[in-house]
Order: sequence, then structure tokens, then C-alpha cells
Amino acid sequence: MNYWLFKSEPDEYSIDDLAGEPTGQGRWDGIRNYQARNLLRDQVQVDDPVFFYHSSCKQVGIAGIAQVTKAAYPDPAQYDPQSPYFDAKANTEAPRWYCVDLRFVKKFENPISLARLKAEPGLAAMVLLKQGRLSIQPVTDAQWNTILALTK
DNA sequence: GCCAACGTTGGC
DNA sequence: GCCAACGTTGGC
Repeated sequence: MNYWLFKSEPDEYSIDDLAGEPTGQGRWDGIRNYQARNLLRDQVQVDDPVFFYHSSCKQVGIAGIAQVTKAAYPDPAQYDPQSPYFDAKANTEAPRWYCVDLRFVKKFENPISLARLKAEPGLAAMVLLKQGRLSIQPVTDAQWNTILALTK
């Protein structure tokens, strides 16, 4: 089992959107970066816990927790010419892009801001702080626990 | 396979 | 809206 941090712009898809999914699950699609794709396809497993991170918004930071309910499968949006995530070079024999399904677990009463994460000495090695642009990131056990402690 | 040009992400 | 960081594209 691995811990993760997934980034989303809340204007596009927020933790409240996930919490409000009528089926109880949401699809994490639209990943169009190879490094993120590889992590999603090869390492993200069912039941892995995920920090839900809000980027490019008023309250940048970790908004809550989700959990993987379905491991990687080809992202249907890559085949849909109407979708902004359409990829003409993708085909069903050789999918390029993958997605997973998530369920909502909890929303933090107080989101943990990026500034707070930066201020925490134990988190200096976080991928988020080292390689800010990666949208699917591994989180170590120690980092996970350190961050959870900040919510209390 | 190098690398310049270009596009995107994302914090501020 | 600016701009730094960095990923991707494409000519050679």
C-alpha cells in the first residue's frame, strides 16, 4: 500500500464534488503528464489513501482525504473528440492515458495550507515542495503521519 | 539525441 | 495577471 497526494483545481473538481458524487465514487481522469500517468498506472492500488490537494485557488493546500476504489484503467476521455482531454494519438489497443476511481473519506475542518506544509521541517523532502508541478505524487508514511498530526 | 522554442502549471 | 519552473515538441 502507498500513500498519495492528488492535485486538482477546485473550480474543475473539488473535494466537495467528490463527496457529492451520487454513486459515492468519482473518476480521477484527465491526467496528461507521463510521470503522473506512470505512477497512476503502475503504482496506485485499490485502497491506497490519498490527500486531496486544491491548487490554483484561494485556499491552496490539502483539503481532505480520499481512497482509491478502482486501480488504473484507460481514461475514456482520450477517445472522446468532444472532450478537452481527447488525444488523437490514443487508441483502444494502445491506450495512452489512465484514470482511477476514488471515494470520499473526509474533509478537514481546516485545510492544511501550502504555507503550513512549507513551515513544517519534517516535510521539507515532500515531492510537493520539491517538484511542485507533478499532479500525482507519492507521500511517505512519515509524511502522511506528520500531515495528519497537523489536522488535530 | 541535443537543445531552442514553446506551452502549461501553479503560487503569489 | 505575472512569471518561474519545467514538461513537450520538433528541427537539425
